[in-house]
Amino acid sequence: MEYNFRNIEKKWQQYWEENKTFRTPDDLTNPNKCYILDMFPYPSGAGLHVGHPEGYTATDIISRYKRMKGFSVLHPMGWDAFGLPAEQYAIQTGTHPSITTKNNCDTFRRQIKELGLSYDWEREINTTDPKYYKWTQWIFIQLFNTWFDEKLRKGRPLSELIIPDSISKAGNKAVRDYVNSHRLAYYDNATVWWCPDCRIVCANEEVLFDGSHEKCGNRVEKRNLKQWMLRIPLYAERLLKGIDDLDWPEGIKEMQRNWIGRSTGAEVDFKLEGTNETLRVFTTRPDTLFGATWMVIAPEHPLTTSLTTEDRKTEVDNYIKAASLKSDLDRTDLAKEKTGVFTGRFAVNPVNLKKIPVWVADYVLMGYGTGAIMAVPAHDTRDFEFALKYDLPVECIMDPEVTDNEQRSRIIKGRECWTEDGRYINSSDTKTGIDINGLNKEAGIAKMTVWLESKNIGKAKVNYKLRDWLFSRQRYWGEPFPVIHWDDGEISVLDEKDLPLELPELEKYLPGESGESPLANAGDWLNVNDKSGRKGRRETNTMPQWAGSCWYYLRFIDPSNDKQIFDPEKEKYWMPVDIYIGGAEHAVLHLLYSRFWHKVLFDLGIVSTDEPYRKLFNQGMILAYAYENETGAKVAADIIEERNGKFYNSETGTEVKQIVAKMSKSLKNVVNPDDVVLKYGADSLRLYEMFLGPLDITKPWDDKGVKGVFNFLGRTFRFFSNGENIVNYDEDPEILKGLHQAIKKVETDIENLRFNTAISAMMIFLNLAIRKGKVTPDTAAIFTKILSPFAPHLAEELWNMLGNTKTIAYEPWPEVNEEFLKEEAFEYPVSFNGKLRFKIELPVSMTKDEIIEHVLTDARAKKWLETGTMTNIIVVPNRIVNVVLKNKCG
RNA sequence: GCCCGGAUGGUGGAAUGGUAGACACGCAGGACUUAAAAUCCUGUGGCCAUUAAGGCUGUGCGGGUUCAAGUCCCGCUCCGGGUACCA
Repeated sequence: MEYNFRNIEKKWQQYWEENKTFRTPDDLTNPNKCYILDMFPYPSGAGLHVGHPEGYTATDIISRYKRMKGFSVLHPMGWDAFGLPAEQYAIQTGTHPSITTKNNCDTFRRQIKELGLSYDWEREINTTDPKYYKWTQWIFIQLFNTWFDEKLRKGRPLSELIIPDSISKAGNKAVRDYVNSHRLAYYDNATVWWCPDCRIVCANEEVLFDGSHEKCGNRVEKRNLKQWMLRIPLYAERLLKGIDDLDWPEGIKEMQRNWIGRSTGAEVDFKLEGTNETLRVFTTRPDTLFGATWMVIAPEHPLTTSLTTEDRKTEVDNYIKAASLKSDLDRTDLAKEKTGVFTGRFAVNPVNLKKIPVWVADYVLMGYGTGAIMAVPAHDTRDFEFALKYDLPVECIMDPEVTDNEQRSRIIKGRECWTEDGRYINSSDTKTGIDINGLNKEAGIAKMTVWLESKNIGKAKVNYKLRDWLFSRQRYWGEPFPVIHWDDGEISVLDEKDLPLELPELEKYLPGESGESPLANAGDWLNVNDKSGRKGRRETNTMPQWAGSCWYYLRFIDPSNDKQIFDPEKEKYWMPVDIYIGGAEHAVLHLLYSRFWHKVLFDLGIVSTDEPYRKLFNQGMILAYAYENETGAKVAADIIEERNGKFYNSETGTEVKQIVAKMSKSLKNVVNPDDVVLKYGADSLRLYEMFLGPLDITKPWDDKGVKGVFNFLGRTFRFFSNGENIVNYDEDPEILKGLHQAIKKVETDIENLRFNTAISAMMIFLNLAIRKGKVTPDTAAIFTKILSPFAPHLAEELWNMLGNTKTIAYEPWPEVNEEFLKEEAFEYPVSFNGKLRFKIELPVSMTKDEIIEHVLTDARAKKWLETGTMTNIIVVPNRIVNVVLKNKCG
């Protein structure tokens, strides 16, 4: 019988749908639960990409396997459907983004269903559905009404915030400002990156290092706009600590740590000569204060203008202006060469009371630390560069730990920068009484910090790179903020009963050039009055795409609950997510934001776990072959001809080089899953995606490779569907051994997400079965079961042919019988001096001495024993024999 | 620059420190066929020998540890990802 995958796949997809086979169990009593989650996709107009099914197939295999193992499985799918493309399309064509979105979701759903993925479609969610974003808005309100208690290190309701008397006395506005300054979500002026092309603000994270917008590639610029911000840095410490216990890839954990960027050091106050002001700096190296020979203040620092002396004013003003303009034009040019000007002002170094000049330079950032630094050129490479350029003094205060005497001499003379450890020199002063000479870095930092604190001129301080999260976008197609700005300056959020605040219908979707959202044109929707007649205006910004994806895993637990965000009992049962699979591109932002929201919800008692995702796994990207000519120019894949393993441009006839590159329209190397399904079937696509290589690595798609797994499925079908091959008899011990080896391998490989080798184990068994020519019905049933998570359509069909009437999806996973795996003999590889010379089969029960005797008396050993004198013989039972010889000549 | 990965046949990739190249693709030869496709069988790292048995060599490069290294250690090269004046 031929393997008619089209009929088989259609038949079983229909069966699963009609029988609601993959509906999540309702009862919450099964102690074994498994929440298996994919990163839900943005449904783009281009449809599914072969990258999507990679992760989806992996989670599907785990889900199906866990069901067979008796677990209650939650395995849902949904759409992260807010986003720019649908809105851009609306601007161009006038089509409402909801229509575009719906069409795209329909395409994605159809494509995903055609892959036979076992999602519970009753739990499908869509972030653009008001029934869903009602709760996104609800979470925003929770953030708005929460403050962070530094002592308890947790978020608490604002009702528990104690207002100091001094604030209460100062009146309502002071109280309001005080409260607002504590909210996790706040509204304020922010200097933001603006993309003039997309007419949208971008988070720092969305701006690439070359100053371009990651979405469109155009240059961004700085603007000052009123924005919603979230105080994620308050959770920096918890977010950092939480990473340690997560079962996530080390690389991703490290990226999150780097992003949070914790650094310990001290803040130190420098008196500004001739003023009453002090200039506070943050440094990780308070121990190097004796080497501080000047200071640098950021151009945007509030003191910069006032501390500048009259005679330097013009130059400094020009510099500040140039710096702000320059950053608009090109951030990266700034990074290449440091510039700065002297302010004319001197500061007093607190350790030795020496006067040091204050410079302004844009390599010091206002957004980090205090916006001012002390420069220690001898022990900081950036300061050293600056010293060279402007001929500033370099004073070495540390005898470096180097063996090279010339280098040591250069460092001590201040001609080379040294940032590592050593012993302090020139680091004492009798006037101030501090002395750290002779200490090493660690002791020096400790002693200096204590001294600074005792003199009240500094204190230990921890800083984070993590900044407030810019949480608003000037767009239409996003969640509206449930916020009203009142005439008198009050900002209020809607009552829960008034949610969701739905998006109004608009005629035009184009945002204003000045950074106004299209919602500013929604007159009826926009303006509101309260009971006392006070006028208000709704927030016209919308939330960024991150908002909906920050918490969707929680809604899957109880997706149609319209009374609560979810039933807490269900949340307790299903959380945390047991395994979360998706692309590494979300390593930092989505996962960090999501963890942040989750921790806030945890603090408020809304969720029961501190972390949302227990185990995370990143699938590798799937690339494709592309072609380039000698000059490195790319040649579209559709005009390539292959002859004798070489590739030619069919239009010019010139030879081209095959390379591996990202799939892209311009290279014409995009693989469409629909085409693969049509030609080979969904089971083949699934199997190939898994067989391609380990899940986490980047690997190239090769159409030819699909044939390999297609052949396997075809052979499987032809063998097991042929009644002549399925015979009642005492099963062949070799078959039993092979079968149980396969069960064991497939099981451990699924548990460890090594699907490629699981598939090869099944191939090995099939090859054995075909060679033997027959198996028992039991063997056929077991093999069908272990195949079913991978190729579910084919497995259901074979299961049915074996006389079963119910789905295979909930059949118990076969048990490995170790009895069948026992070996009686082992073929020992015998090496002489590590080189394999021959093999000898010996019983596994044989003792070492017996093994040695058999090996040494073997006729084949003689030849090698003659080449030297035996000095040792290593026998590792059931592994290897190695004879060590000393060469006669040597 | 810094941080994380990675480098194994023509290709994708296997290999608890213990037989390198499992399993596939491709290729070559054969069977079936009027022919092709499909399917089935055999071979397939390189070099030497080929009448056979066999031998040498081989996991990016250079060292080291070990009876034994793709795997562990030290020093490089190249490729991919992240990050970027974070004081």
